[in-house]
Amino acid sequence: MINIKEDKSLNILNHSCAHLMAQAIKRLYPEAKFWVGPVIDTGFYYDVDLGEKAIKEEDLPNVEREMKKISKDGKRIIREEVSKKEALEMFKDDEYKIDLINNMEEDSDITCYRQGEFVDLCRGPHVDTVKQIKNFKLLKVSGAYFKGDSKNKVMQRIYGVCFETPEDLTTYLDFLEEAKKRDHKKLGKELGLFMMSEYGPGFPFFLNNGMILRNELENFWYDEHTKEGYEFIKTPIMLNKDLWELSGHWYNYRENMYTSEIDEKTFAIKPMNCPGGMLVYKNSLHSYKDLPLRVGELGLVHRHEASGALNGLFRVRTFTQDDAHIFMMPSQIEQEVVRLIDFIDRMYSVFGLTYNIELSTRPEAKFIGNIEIWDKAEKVLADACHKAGRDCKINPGDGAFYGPKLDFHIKDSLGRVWQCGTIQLDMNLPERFDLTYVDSDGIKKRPVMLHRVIYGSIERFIGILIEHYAGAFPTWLAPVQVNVIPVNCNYHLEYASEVYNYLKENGIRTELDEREEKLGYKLRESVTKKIPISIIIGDKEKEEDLVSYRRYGSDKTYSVSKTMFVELLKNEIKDKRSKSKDSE
RNA sequence: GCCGAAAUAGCUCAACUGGUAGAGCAACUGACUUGUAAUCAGUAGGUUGUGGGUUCAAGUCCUAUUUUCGGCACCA
Repeated sequence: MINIKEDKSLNILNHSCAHLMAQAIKRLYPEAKFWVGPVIDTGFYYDVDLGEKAIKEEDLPNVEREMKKISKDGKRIIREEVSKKEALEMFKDDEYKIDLINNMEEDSDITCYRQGEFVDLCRGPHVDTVKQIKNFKLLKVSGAYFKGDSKNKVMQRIYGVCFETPEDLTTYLDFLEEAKKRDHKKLGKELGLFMMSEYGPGFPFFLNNGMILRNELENFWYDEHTKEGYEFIKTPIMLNKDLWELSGHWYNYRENMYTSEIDEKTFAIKPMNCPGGMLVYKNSLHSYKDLPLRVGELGLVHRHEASGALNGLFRVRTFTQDDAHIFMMPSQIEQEVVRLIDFIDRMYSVFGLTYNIELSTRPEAKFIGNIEIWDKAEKVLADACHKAGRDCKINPGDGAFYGPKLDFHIKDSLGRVWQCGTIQLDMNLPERFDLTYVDSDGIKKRPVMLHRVIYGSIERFIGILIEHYAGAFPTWLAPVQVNVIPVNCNYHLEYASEVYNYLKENGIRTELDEREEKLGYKLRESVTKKIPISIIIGDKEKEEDLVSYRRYGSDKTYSVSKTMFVELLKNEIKDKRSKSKDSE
């Protein structure tokens, strides 16, 4: 996927296109007033105030037509420098531009760009003439708060995108189409993975196929974590309010927490697993010899997210974090983080996901602890990142109030980026819960704690995988791995059943299609359901004691013995391979 | 929560300015006995998200509400 903001010439072109759009809107809606029209990763937008009127989705073609007209006219785009006073005079009827100008420094050079009758306050640069702005598309309209503050009024935001060639535009629009086809909400329904209900907005129901996928992910997670020396716990969903006061959540996260009253006591459903994890740590005495102590929990949390934030499996109100808390001596942080980065790398590579790491540092205002410790902690994370052979981009001020963190941004098969894994240093909870370990000198000392997730949330990760694989999961994850299709049920059902039972006995998730339909019909359904392997059983297979199979997405057929087929498949599943090895 | 759009059969969708809901797929029944992406025929399936209202008449208009979608804000 392209990033328009980071491509210099595309950036300029898109910004000029935003001006062109504004000019067209001004022609069609003379009362329109404009706020800002920046370039974003996926194109540009412009925030517009149309007073009582509104531009609707169906009006966009009209605006596009006007834009084409202006583009054809081919006016030059002229840069003008004005003083602040002149600028205020020029835009005296436009409270938005006045707001912008007033926020500029007294002696700064203010530039405007003029094209025909339209002039806009802008830093530039722009393309030379509007003629160069040809291959664009307006994509959507939405509301957006003035200055991004939910206390302010809502303006209309109109999104578009522009390219240098018509081919590039088509490619991008095709990409959007492809992304739409992969929508996990659509595929989740079609493939019987999960459902939603009006009775539980934001609370997904997992169906049988979704559960198989989910269990595979969880099993994989447990296996890998066991190898990494983790131990596992399960802490309660609901705990007394007093605990949340102690952890600080009651004050910092109260409005997103579900609560329940019973026996005149308040209980809160956990929005995070850490406080429960703290109690487990405190349950026993810890020696420095036992550190780092790695404690994992697939923890079900509930968070009351704003209704408008909900989005399929990507944003839900209940989800399972693949959480773990690691308790260490301060001297162990770097080594442990390096180890974690390697671990996360191994987990992601199984799915064919690449990623970038970002370091989020101390927030400007709201943070606990002293700055020295923060600086040190940030340095440890950055060093660990480099030691692990990875670059990390700094994300200033984006850390949690209790510590800095490394965020893993994964890239899917369409090049889209998702935030999943995170490693967070916590300088708060060990203090609040008075955690200790006994050091070699017999003195109780404060451990350092790390929170970390790899999938992030299993629900969200499943959503990402659905879109990443377009619903065609690799064999190890596929709800149904093999579909056995007899060519003619009267003659081939017996041998087909034999093959089916043999696969079942070998732990392969298999279906037998014994309906009396034509092969083409049953095969089509196999493909529609995105089953990785379809086995066809007819006279030839029956006589020679073979299975013939083809894979999803290919029309090549291979014939092998039953035993060879099972061997091949078992290895493929064991290795969690995405690509098949059929050629031999 | 805010702005905008939408909700019709299990699924995907249709029904012009209000005139009393229809198709394909799926399901079921029967015929066909099938070799690599849809065999044919028939049957059944709906208080049009929910509650009010306007009207002789509402899927269609008004209103409230729920949910979903696209954004915004949020996501320590």
